[in-house]
Amino acid sequence: MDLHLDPTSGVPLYIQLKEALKHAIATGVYPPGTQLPTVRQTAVALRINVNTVNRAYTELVRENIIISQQGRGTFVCARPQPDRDRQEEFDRLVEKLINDSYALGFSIADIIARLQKKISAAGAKNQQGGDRQ
Amino acid sequence: MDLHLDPTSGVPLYIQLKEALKHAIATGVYPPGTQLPTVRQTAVALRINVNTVNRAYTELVRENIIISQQGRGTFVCARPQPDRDRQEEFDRLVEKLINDSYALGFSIADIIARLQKKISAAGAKNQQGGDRQ
Amino acid sequence: MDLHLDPTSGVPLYIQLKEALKHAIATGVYPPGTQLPTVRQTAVALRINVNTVNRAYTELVRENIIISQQGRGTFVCARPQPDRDRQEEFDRLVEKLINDSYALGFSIADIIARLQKKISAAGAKNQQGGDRQ
Amino acid sequence: MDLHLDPTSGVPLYIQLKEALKHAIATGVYPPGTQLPTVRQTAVALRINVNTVNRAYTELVRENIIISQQGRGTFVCARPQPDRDRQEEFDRLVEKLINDSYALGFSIADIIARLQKKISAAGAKNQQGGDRQ
DNA sequence: GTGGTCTAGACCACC
DNA sequence: GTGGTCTAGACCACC
Repeated sequence: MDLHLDPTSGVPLYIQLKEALKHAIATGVYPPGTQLPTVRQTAVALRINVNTVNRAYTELVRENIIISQQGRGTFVCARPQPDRDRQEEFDRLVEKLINDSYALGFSIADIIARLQKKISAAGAKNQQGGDRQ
Repeated sequence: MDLHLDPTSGVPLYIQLKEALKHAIATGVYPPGTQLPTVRQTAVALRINVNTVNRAYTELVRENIIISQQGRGTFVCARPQPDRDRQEEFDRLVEKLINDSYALGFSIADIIARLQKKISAAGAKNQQGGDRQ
Repeated sequence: MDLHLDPTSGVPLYIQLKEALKHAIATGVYPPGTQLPTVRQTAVALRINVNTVNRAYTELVRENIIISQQGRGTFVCARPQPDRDRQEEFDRLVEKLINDSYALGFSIADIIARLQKKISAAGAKNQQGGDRQ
Repeated sequence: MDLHLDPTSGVPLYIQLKEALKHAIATGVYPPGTQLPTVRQTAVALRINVNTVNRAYTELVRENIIISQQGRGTFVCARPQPDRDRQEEFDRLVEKLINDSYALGFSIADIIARLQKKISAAGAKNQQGGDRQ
C-alpha cells in the first residue's frame, strides 16, 4: 500500500483512494487474484478512517474491479476474457484516443511514449516500493 | 497522388484511401496548408468513383485533419502546438483509456501493441511507390 | 480577489491562479476592460510570491485574455467580435458538447442546468464576494 | 416513421432525417433497444433514396445513438447511467466549453441561447403529424 | 473551376 | 431478409 493521499486537495479521500487503487490495479501493481490489504490495514497505513477505506472498496466492488468475500478478504477480480465484442469496443477506444490526441497535437508515438512511462512507473512501484509518479 | 488501392483486399476503398492520406499527412508528404488533389483528380488518378473519394475526404474533414472549402479546394489543417493545457488534457485521455481498457480485459501492453500495429499498417500501405505529390 | 489557492494540492500555484482568473473572467466577475489587481496586490492578498502571480499573469497575456500595459496596469481584454468564422467554430463546439454529453448520459437540458448554476455561482461571487463554488 | 422532410429548405435531406430521428429517440418515440425501420422502408416511406437514408443512419451510428447490425437491422443504443465518474467528466466538458467559447467571444448566456435553439428546432421539426412508429 | 448532395441501381457480406 | 459499399451521372452552391 505504497501511496499517499492529500487530505487538503479538495478531492474526497475515498475518491483519491479509489482512483489510486484503480490505477495500481490497471498497471499491474495488483494483478488479478491478489488479495488487497484489509480495510483496517489500509486505514492504519494511510491514517484515515475505516469508513473512508470501506467506501472506496465498496465502489470498486460495485465496478467489478475487486471482490470482497466475507471472512476471507478482498481480491482483485479476474479481468473479462476479451471476446469479439470487447475487442471491437477496445479498438474503438484506441481509435478515439488516436484522433483526440491528434487534435491536441500528439502523435501515436507520443501516446506510446506516455504509456511506456506509465508501465515503468508502475514497475518501479512494484519493485522498490517507491511512489514517485 | 502516388498510392494504389487494392479493391480485392476486403477493406473498403474509401477507408484505404482515408488511411493512406492520413499517413501521407502525418509523415509530411502533405504539410499543413497544402492543397490536396481535387476529388475529381484523385478519382481519375486512382480509377475510382468521385463519390468514393468524397467519402474518404469527408471523413478526414470530420476528423479535423483536412478542411474542404466549397469552390476552392481541400487543404491540410494546421495542428495545434501542444501547450501545457493540451498536455494535461492528453494525460487525462491516456489515463482514461488505461482504465477503460482494463475494464474490457486489456492491459497497457495490449494498447501499445494495438498502436504499433496502427503505425506499421499505415506505413505498409504507402511503401510501394515513393510519395511525391 | 476573492479566491483561495491550495498549496498542498500538487497543482502548481500559478496554474491554480491562472485557472481561477480565467474562470472569473469567463463568468463575468471581471468584465472586459476591468483592471485586475496589480501583481503585488495579488501576491499579498493570496500570500504567495510575486513571481508566482507574474507567471500566471504572463500566461494569460500570452493567451490574449488579459493585457499588461507597463506603468498602467493589467486589464481584461475585449473579447473578439464574433464574426462568421468564430460563430461557426462556436456552433461546432456546442454541437460537440451535446454529443459528448449525450454519450455520458446527459441531455441538453442537463447542460443548460449546469450552465445556469455556473452563472448564479458567478453572480453570487460578484455580489457578496463569496467563493463557494 | 411519421415525419416529413422539406426538400426545398436548403438543409440537406440526410441532415433533416438525422435530426428528426435524433429528436424522436431523445423524446422516447424510439426507446433504447427498439429496431428502427430498415433503410429501405424509410426510403420508401419518405420517398427519398436509400443512400440518403443510409447516410443519416451512418452518422447516427457514428454518434453512438443507434447501432447497425449487418443482416439484422438498426437499433437504438442504450444510454449509460450517469454515475459519479461521468458526472465529473461532464463537468469538465462544460467548464472547457465555457473557456473555449469565451475565447471566441461568446458568453455562457450565448451558449444557453444556442442550446435552447437546438431544443426548439428539434421540437418544431416533429410537431406536425404525431409520432407513432 | 471547386466541393456537397442526391438519385438509381448494382453487388456484396452477414443473418 | 438486413446493412455496407461502390459506381455513374446529375445538379447545386460557392469561388
